[in-house]
Amino acid sequence: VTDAPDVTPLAFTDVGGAVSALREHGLRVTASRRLVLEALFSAEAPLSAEQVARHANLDLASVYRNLETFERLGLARHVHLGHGPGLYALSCRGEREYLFCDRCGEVRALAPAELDPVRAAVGRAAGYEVAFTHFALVGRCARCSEER
Amino acid sequence: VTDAPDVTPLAFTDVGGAVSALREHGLRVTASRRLVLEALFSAEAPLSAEQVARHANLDLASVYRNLETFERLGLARHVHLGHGPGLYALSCRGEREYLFCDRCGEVRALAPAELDPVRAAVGRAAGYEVAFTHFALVGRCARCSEER
DNA sequence: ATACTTGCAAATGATTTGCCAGTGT
DNA sequence: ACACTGGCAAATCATTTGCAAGTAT
Repeated sequence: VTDAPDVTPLAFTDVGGAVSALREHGLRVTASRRLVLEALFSAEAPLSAEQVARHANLDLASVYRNLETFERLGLARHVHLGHGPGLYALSCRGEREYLFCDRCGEVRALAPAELDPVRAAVGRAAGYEVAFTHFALVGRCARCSEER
Repeated sequence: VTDAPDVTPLAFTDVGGAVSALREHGLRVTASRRLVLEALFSAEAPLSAEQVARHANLDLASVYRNLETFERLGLARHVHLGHGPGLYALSCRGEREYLFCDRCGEVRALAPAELDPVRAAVGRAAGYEVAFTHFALVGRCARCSEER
């Protein structure tokens, strides 16, 4: 109904690896695609399409198209932290699930395994098998929940 | 940074109660506000602003303004199930947190208490105090997770 | 040579804002 | 009366689409 979460995560660690994945899927390796990949690789936090476009001097529409392509291949993913644009990150860096503090704005990335107990708790509570890949977990970080 | 989750939940069970809350805050009781409240009361699932506007024959902008007012007062809340418009519901009906099956589209509403163990698990895993009020928990319902 | 990609412009969907006429209090 | 609201039009933000020109294969 929403996104299709059935993309097999690919193994790659650099632009070269991602480029191979493109080739293997019969897609073309263009300068723009390399630039988008480089922008994502050089960022330590997820980026908006806008940020990628600026960082790489590319047209926003092309960036969106490429990001979508990368998501289809399982090279990238996007999350929503709140309102505002989706944020894109490569799906090759262990960390894939996010916590967002709506008070101080902190974004924390966790390895999926760290939230396994949470997913299990949801299973027990509601019988759902959930993923925290599309929406961040929103609340207060430890520091902010102490105050007031 | 995003929404301010610090609105005290109000006690009300019908349009009259909500109207009193408006009065107590010095806000005016207008036909449109009543209509928006009625639309929300008569719905069993959360509604988009669009649906409220159609159901009540009101201008979409006014509906958004009123829904925002209601949210500020703690009368209503909105959730996002995925992409697409936010969905609004009164915050007076036990059920306040949502699970969304991205395969069959099922929306399940839970009383906050039912997700307490989940919140606790997030606390243990990451030290965050999260709420599932703004984003639904997204995944597969029991039925859909069995298949395939 | 051909099919896939790009940039640019314009369309779309969700939500917000300006403004003035209308109306609760 | 006066400040708060409503409708309408237009603006804004995020994202998508159409299309002709450009390029990877």
